[in-house]
This record gives sequence, structure tokens and C-alpha cells, in this order.
Amino acid sequence: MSLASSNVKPVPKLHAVAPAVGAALRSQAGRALQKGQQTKLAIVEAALGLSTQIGLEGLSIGVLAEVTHMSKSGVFAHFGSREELQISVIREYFHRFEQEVFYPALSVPRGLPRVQALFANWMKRVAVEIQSGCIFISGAVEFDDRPGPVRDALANSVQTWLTALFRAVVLAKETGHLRADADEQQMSFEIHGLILALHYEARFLKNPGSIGRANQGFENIVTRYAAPSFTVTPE
Amino acid sequence: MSLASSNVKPVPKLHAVAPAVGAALRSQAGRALQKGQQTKLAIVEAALGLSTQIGLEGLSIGVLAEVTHMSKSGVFAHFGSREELQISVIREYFHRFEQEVFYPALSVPRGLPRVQALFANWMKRVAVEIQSGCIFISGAVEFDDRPGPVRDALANSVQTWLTALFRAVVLAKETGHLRADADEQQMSFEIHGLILALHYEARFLKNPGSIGRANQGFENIVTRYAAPSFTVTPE
DNA sequence: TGCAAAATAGCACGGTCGTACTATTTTGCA
DNA sequence: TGCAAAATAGTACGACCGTGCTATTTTGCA
Repeated sequence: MSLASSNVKPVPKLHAVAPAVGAALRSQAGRALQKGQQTKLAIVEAALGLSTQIGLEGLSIGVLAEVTHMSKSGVFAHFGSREELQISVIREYFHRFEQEVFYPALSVPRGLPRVQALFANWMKRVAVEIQSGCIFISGAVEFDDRPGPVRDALANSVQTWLTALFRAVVLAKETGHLRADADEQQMSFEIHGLILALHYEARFLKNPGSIGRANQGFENIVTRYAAPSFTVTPE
Repeated sequence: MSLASSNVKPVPKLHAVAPAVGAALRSQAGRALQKGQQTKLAIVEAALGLSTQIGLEGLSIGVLAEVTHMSKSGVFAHFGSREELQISVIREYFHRFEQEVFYPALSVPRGLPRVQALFANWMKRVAVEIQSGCIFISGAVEFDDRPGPVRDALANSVQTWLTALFRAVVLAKETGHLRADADEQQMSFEIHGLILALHYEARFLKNPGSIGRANQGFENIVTRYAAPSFTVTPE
């Protein structure tokens, strides 16, 4: 089971329109790529760092070239367009999010415990992102009415994650850990709100105590939606 | 009683370092300003519209000049710098927020009813901003680690409003409408989260039903924090 | 009604941006 | 080890940016 589970459409390959199609396509299948992929990864890594801080829109190829000690065109050639670069960053960010937040929670028994694990992992990540920034949040603001492939990639990633969270909540209800009248969409929505409020108040307003309030808020939500039979285990 | 109640520091006047200080300061006090102020207001109005859609950082003097049918320098002269323009926009936005959300709620009896009125007014505004955008949210992302006067003006405005909300909650507790153990900061935090989740899920993800979930979330919060004696009045 | 001052326009500068297009270097298999 | 192909650099272009400087127009009081 993957976080995506279905529809992370493979973005078409970049700048290549095939160089002079008639030419030698001898090296077609054999993976000739080594050095290239390697530096490309390094570029994406650097781009990720820049994007989290100044946003996907703030990302510039010039600055990226400086940081990676390359020429602008050297960087550019790996992506073919700025948009493709941004999409690569989003994919990498999503991948790490998956690894840090989602997968580890799968080893926790399904039901409320897994929902709690998902939230705890999410919180761990956001605690870091209070300093570094979060692409899912900044990107949402930057692209909320700017259609195009970047927006699509971003919305797709976020929706995938939120759906995964939602599924965990549904599972918790099916397992009998939640009240019979619990609205899974509602519960997911409220959890999402806590994360957003934490990010806003801690990162922008620099209000201390926000992390504690997010955790407390989650406990409140659990208390409200948990079935009476489910004894809340304080960690 | 104003929303600000104290510290909306008067931003120093713009480009003017006084034109050749020795010159005639005859027209100093008498408000000679008419046409100028008028078009300046029109510019800020247009800038506000642009900013809510594409963000304060997306705001450009060139585009603004086009929209207002003026020359770039004509627009520029009114502010002296882009930052001052952005600050003017923030001030105007704050002012309208005050008018629409805060002041009307003052005519509602203090306590939980007033908190409910504040939230309802806020929701009314956000319902519109799902289409048009919200500077307090987009600005927070754009300036969360970009120090300077713009960030200060923005953080100041937001903090002022959140503090006003917080005070209303404190008042509600003092009035006996909330449980004795209710944490006012916590309650405010959770309310803020609902608004942010609504904005995110409705504006970016275009998830239907978000408005209903925000309202439901608020009811849940009220139920949790209200004193048993306070019968929740469904609107 | 004239006239200073305010408001607006015109123009130019240096900077950064994304991205073509071409040249050079580096890579890795035959 | 040579040689094609892949990777990277060099350079230039057009567009837009904020903003300084100087002209021109408009305003509103004496």
C-alpha cells in the first residue's frame, strides 16, 4: 500500500523531444545515466532547501546555480523548464513526507492508535518546519488560483496525504474505536486545522506554546470522537 | 475601544524628506490635499484587489499602473517605495477587517454570544475570501522569514485581531459562560485552526463542504468549552 | 486670473529573470 | 584507448522589475 495508491501520474520526460530522432537510438534502454542523475539529485536537494524557505515561486535558477556551484544553463538543462524543476521539488518533498510521516505509522495497529501515530509523526515534522517552512502550506497559497501543472502536482500530493489520513480515520471507526456517529471528514478537517494553526502561529507569529496547543487540541478531538469503550492512552 | 487599542504605530510619511527644506512651508497645516489623496485611495483599492489574488509579493507597480490607467512613476510617487505601498495595502485591509468582523460584534452582549458573533462575521468574510484570497494568510506565508517593515505591519495587524478574539474569549469566561477550567488561549487557537483549514481546503483544494465543517467545528468547540449552565443557542 | 505647488508623466538605468542557441568538457562503453 | 553521447558551460536576448531624475500638466488658493 502506498500513500498515493493510485494516481501520481508520471510527469512526461523533460526537455527531450528526442535529439534528432533519426539518430542512433542504440543507447535507448541501457541505463546510461549516472553522473547526470547524481547531480540532478543534488540540485533537487538544494532546490528543496530553498523552496521550503522562500517558496516554490521564490525559487530561481540563478540562485540555485550559485548554491550548487554550477552555471545557470547547467542547472537548467536537467529540467528543461522552471516548472519542471518545481514539480521535481514537489515530488521529492512528497516522497520524504511519505517516508517520515506515513509509512512509519503503518506498523502501528490500525484504528485510533494509527491515527494518533500519524498525527504524532506529522507533528514531529512540523516542529522542524516551523524553522524551515512547509511546501504544502506555502505552495497552497502561491498556487491557489494559478492553474497549471505545478498546481496540479501540488494539489495532488496534498490531497493524497489528506486522503490517507482520512482513510485511517475511517478505519478507526470501522474498528470500533470511534463513536458510531463520528464524521470522519469532520475529524480529519479539524486535525488539519490544528496543524495549520500551529504552523501559522509558531512560524509567522512566533507565539510560544503553539506546539503544546496543537497537541492539546488533538487530545480534545480524540476525546470527542473516541468511542466510550476506547480508553485514551496518554503517551 | 478599537481593535488595535494601542499600538498601530503611525508609519512615517512616505517619500517626503521635505522638498528643499528651506522652501515655503506656508501650506504646511492647511489640508491642501484633495486630488492626490483621492487617486491614492483609488490606487490602494486596486492594489488591494491585486494583492488578495496574487499576494503582496506579486504586487507590481507596473501592473498597478496599467490597472489604474496611470504611469508607473505616477503611481510610484504616491508611496515612494514598494514596501510603503504594501504597508498601505495592509493597513487598508486591516481597516476593512475591523469594520466587517470586529465592530459589528461589539453590539452583541459580551460573553459567548459575542464570541459566536465574531466567528460568524469572520466566516462571512472568509466565505468571500475563498474566491478572492486573504492577505493575512498569504502574507503570513510570504513573510514568515523575511524581516522588515512589511512583515512587522502584517504581524502587528494579525496579532491585534487574534488578541481581540482572545479577549472576547476571556470575557466569556469571566461572564461565566465557559467552564472554569477552560483555557482561553487554547480555545482561540482551535478557532483559528478552523478558519485556516477552511481557507486551505476550500480555496486551494476546492473541497466542497468545507464551510459546513468549519461551522460544525466551531459548534464542537463551543460544546466543549461552554459551561453546563450555558445553553447553546443554535442560530 | 495668475502662479506656486502638487500631481502626474516620460525616460533611462541597472538588475534579475527564464530560456534559446552554441561551444566545450566530461563521461563511460566498444 | 578512442569516440559518440551525455553533461556542463558560455553567451545573448527580451521581458519585467523598482526607482532615480527631469519634464509637463493639473490643481487650488491669493
